[in-house]
Amino acid sequence: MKRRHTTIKDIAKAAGVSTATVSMILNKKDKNISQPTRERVLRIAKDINYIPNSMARSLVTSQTKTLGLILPDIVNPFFPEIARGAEDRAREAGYSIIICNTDDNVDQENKYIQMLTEKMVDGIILTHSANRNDEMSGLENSRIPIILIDRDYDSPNVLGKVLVDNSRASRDGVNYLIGKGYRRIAYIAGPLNTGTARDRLEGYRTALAENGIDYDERLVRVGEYRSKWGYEAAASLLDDGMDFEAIFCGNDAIAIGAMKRLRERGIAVPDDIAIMGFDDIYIASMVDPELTTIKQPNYSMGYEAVNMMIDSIQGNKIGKRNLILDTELVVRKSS
Amino acid sequence: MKRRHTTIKDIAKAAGVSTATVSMILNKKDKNISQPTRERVLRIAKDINYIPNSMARSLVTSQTKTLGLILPDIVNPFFPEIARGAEDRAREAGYSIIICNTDDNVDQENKYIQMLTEKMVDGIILTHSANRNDEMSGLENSRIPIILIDRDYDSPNVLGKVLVDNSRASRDGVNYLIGKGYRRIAYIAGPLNTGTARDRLEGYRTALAENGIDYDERLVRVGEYRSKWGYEAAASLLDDGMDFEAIFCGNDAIAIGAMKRLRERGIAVPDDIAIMGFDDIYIASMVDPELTTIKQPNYSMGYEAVNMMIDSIQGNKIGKRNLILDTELVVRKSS
DNA sequence: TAAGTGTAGTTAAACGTTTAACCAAGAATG
DNA sequence: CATTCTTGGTTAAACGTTTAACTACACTTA
Repeated sequence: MKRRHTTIKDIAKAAGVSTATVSMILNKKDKNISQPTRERVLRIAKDINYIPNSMARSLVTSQTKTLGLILPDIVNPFFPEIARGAEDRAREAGYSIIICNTDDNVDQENKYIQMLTEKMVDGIILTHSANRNDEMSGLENSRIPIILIDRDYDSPNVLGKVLVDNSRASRDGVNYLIGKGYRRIAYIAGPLNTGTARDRLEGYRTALAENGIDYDERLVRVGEYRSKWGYEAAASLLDDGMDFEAIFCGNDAIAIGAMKRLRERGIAVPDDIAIMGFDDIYIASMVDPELTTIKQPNYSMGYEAVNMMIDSIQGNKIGKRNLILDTELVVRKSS
Repeated sequence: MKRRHTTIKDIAKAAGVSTATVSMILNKKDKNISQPTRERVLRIAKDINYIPNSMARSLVTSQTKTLGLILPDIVNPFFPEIARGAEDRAREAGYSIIICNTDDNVDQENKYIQMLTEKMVDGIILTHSANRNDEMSGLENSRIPIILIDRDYDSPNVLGKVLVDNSRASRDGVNYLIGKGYRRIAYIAGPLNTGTARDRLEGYRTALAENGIDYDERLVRVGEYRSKWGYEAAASLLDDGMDFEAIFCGNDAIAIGAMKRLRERGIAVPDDIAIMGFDDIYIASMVDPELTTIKQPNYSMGYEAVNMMIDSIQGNKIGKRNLILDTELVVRKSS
């Protein structure tokens, strides 16, 4: 029941001009079209409720005005703001966004890259899978420009990156704790196969070193970026009988899990043990006590990544560019 | 620097056959193509790393294998699961999803519908704006099939709906509270210009009536679906000196705001006052005490909506169809 | 008056597929 | 032997735009 659309031809016929003329008018490349003709064509276009077919346009211009956004999981509270920032900038520039969830699965990521390539998106914003192995087939095969976000990686057709300095942010956070008088600070890390977790751990060590505090690996636990892990790790720290005054957590989810465990053990936060998170997800201000954390500029990351993409598409040849966004210490009640 | 792609023509030339032959083989409509030819073509396609151009394909088939998903705000924790469910079903069926945030703004919604129409998406999944006025221009103008989700509305080219029975769910929730022995139950509602808020309020009244409890409007506050509103409304209830044992909240965000206020006032949940939410967003199990609530099947809503869409696209003419999904009482610590 | 410059368009190719209609030759059938 | 089927393809149109190259005419300008 293929319902025919009204096309540029219908307009041309009705207006008694060629399709080229119509096309030019509709695209405002109409410096030498007479005013009466212009008005007539525009009028008719409106009357018959003409809607341009962007498939046809894309086919000739090889631009789809569409971008792909690949991220691990939109349900993870870290990502919606990124998506929103990306979508907002895209809309401003007349682009739209196709969203893809990889669950940190490399195969899935490669399939998506392939699919987006077929759909001829003009660019891909990629939070690349934590578990990337060395092959990288998808990334390297694609001829579509890629902007990396949040997680670093090197590849030829990556034409820009939007990141934060995790090491520095983490160092600042730990320094804040030290400034408050805490000396024995435990650390519950995320998975060390991610660059972010490695960098944050490094920042922790740097801050300790700067303050003449010895690094004690018995105060460190390495696991996942999940609240369940925070819940387990906190128990492990407590059960080891280690003595510490604060816990710095690899992200907010971990911190929230850890706080839950402390509460169950009757340990007061921050009076007995202070807690600090990382990310400033939506929940951080809603838990009790409200979580002190380091705010990642997620919205901006999305926004700036798309901005960079569009800049580059529009030919402002920028060469490879990196953008390091600032994090922000958010002091609340938990430390 | 228009980099040329490898096309079906390149394959055809290399294999010494016509493009039609190649197309048929690649689309597996190749019952009368000889095995040697088939293999040769497939081989070459792989060798030159051929990637089909779906613009060209869409132009002739008038199918883009793309769906639009319009929702108020992906950052609102209610929506990511819907988006994920939608994307998962879409991927299974070889579709992809363009995401659009309206901020409950009708103009924005109409612009998106227009844009998705130009992009020739095969269908739109729409959580329509709460503030829809009567004109509906966007919705009615579009010739693209629409499936409504979460919020009800009637329009000719809506070909299906996926909803929950908010009134019933809310009734069940209040009945649960009554079953636990609470009689004086306050209600903090969302905005009554949304159908969901109206239905939930109705369910509350029904449950009271069923149990011979008088409806007391002094125990009811009407506002927004935000934690800030819960925070304010709880104060208002307390300050009015009303005496009540439980608060049923229009959604989890409200409940969390209300709990925060109670905590500040030194009121214990659930011992002094019980709290119940609605939605079961991600945070609900992380706050303290964990929130008793009514789980909406968000993932399923997204999943089923896309499923219905695809069914209908694939010609299984289903006529107008409604799907009412079940909610689930999730008992935790707050009541 | 010859050449040039605007103005207001038109023509036709191109983008990369899909697909209906056609064709040729050999095999099967009556 | 004439006809019909089957196998293995080919041809060419179509999808709806954009755009470079062209035309035709009127008006300047030197």
